[in-house]
Amino acid sequence: MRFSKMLIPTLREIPADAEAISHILMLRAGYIRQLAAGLYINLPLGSKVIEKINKILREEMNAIGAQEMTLPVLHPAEVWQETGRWYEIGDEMFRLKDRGDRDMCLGMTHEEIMTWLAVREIRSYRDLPQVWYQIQTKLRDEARPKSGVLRTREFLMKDSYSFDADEDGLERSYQLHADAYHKIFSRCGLKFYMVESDPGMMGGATAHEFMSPSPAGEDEVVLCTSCGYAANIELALSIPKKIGIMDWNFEEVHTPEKRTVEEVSNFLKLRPEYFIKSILLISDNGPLLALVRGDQELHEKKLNRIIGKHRSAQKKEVKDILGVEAGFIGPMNHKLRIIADMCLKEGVYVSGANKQHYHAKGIRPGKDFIAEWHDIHVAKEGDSCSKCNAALKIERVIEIGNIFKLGTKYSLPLKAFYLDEKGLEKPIIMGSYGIGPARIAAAAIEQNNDKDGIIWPKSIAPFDVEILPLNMKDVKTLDIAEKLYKDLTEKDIEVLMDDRDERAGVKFKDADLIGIPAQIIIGEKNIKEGLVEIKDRRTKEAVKVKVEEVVKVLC
RNA sequence: CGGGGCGUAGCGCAGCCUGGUUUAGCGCACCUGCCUUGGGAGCAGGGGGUCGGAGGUUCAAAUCCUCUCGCCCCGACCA
Repeated sequence: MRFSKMLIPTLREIPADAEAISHILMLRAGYIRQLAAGLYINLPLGSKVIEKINKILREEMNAIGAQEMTLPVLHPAEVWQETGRWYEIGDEMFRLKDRGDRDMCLGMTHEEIMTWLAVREIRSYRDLPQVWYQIQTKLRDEARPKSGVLRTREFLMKDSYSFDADEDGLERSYQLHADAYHKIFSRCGLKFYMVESDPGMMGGATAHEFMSPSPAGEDEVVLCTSCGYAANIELALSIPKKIGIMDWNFEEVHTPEKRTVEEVSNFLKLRPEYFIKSILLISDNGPLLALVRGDQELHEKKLNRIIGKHRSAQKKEVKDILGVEAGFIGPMNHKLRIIADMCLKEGVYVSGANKQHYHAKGIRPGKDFIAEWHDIHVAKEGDSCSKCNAALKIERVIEIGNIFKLGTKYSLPLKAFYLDEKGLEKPIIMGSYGIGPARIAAAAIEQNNDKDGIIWPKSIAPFDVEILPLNMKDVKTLDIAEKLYKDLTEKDIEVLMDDRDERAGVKFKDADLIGIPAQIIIGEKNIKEGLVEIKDRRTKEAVKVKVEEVVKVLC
């Protein structure tokens, strides 16, 4: 491809609206343009990258026997109503009516539709297993689109669905996907982790996410470098660092106007880990107390799994229910249900005395209060691994893929049954597996860039090589450029030739920005000796090569 | 949805507080010509603006007031 024939609108300045590195570089290097919040146009270069990624996706999906198909983006409401998601999902679903006033929605994922198809086409155990996939647009009315292409309202997704006769079959399909995903992300040149994740509203028991490290990510994962434990922070277990057990006797201490752990901790000259934070929550079954150690944060999602829906109490409710102001609540002498973090089981602590301007010192769990013990704290860097006790590490990541065991969550309500060998009707056991190609591209940029621009991994670069004829008015330069362009193209190397009548500096800057892995620089001085330079975008190292040998060197 | 910020030429910004002196300005980009060709050159000339929109205050509004739309960031949410 000739640069002059391709729309590559590079920007010299940093667009004011972009913050994430991948976002800035995709805009500056002419890969994308924004239409509206969370809606992006893929320019020619951007499309080429997505196509490269999709090709890898197809190869690896096909390799595990998955079959590609395409499904509508516009769905009738009925099928979503049958699984209940029409009602469970809120504003995030784009809904509309057709001319006949029928309720419709835009597909945010395709479990319903794939299962609808399975209902009609799978009848016998002989038809199983099946893995169906598509690479298709999804639409979600995101509350907050952000970070360029990382969180958009319309995005491409490779989504596959497995249909098996039993749990063993699902396990095989799940494992096949996990393996394929490892290959896909490795081939795309990404650093990534497979971590345990919260199945959430997708249903089912087991789920993993593929996470690619980047400060632009929205998630955090907890990693153990010793035993390999890896989990999304939303469910990661950890053992907080142990503290010494004090031999305080129970006493009430005057702590005037000292409410937060930080204030009391400074006032009493005691580290926060010797405190118990007592938090009043209102659940559907009434008020309860949650206790975490002073140096910890209460983990809403973990607690949610134990007590269901809840919210924090308002100031007035605290007063009404506990008879004391927030800031002086302690776990003693309540009739409320108490959920406490595991690590509080041992030790002697300080907490509110349930009395204005007083805290209680010498609180002994089990003696001064009774609680249900659970891991309800947010894992922290330096906590110990719950499996092997080694120190845990926390990393910010981009979710680039996920795999879910759905079980019968969709096959039961939609009646996707098959007949087994004995003629018994059984529900199909399903799995669902997603990958976001745009997030792969963004993660690749996040992990591979320098001050000059993008440095694409070879496998997903829009072109393999960029030719830079520095002086377009020099006939010899042109001759060599054209010859190399032709020779390389014939060898199936994808070449971008910067044939614009621009100064050398402009071509160098744009080439670095765009990030094609190899550059062939054709300058007049080197030509006199029959040489051109081949430069590595990543290392910036250039080697002089005879014109005739360029093809050989690059192949 | 809560909090914050920003909308002035294709991009990046100044002007706004303290209304008039601006025919709304600067850099880059763009067009024409000359010149130049190894890291975003130089000179000369030129085109491009409903100052996000609506309403209001005023003799006079980019500037003050009200409403509204859009975009970004933090949080909540994220099937």
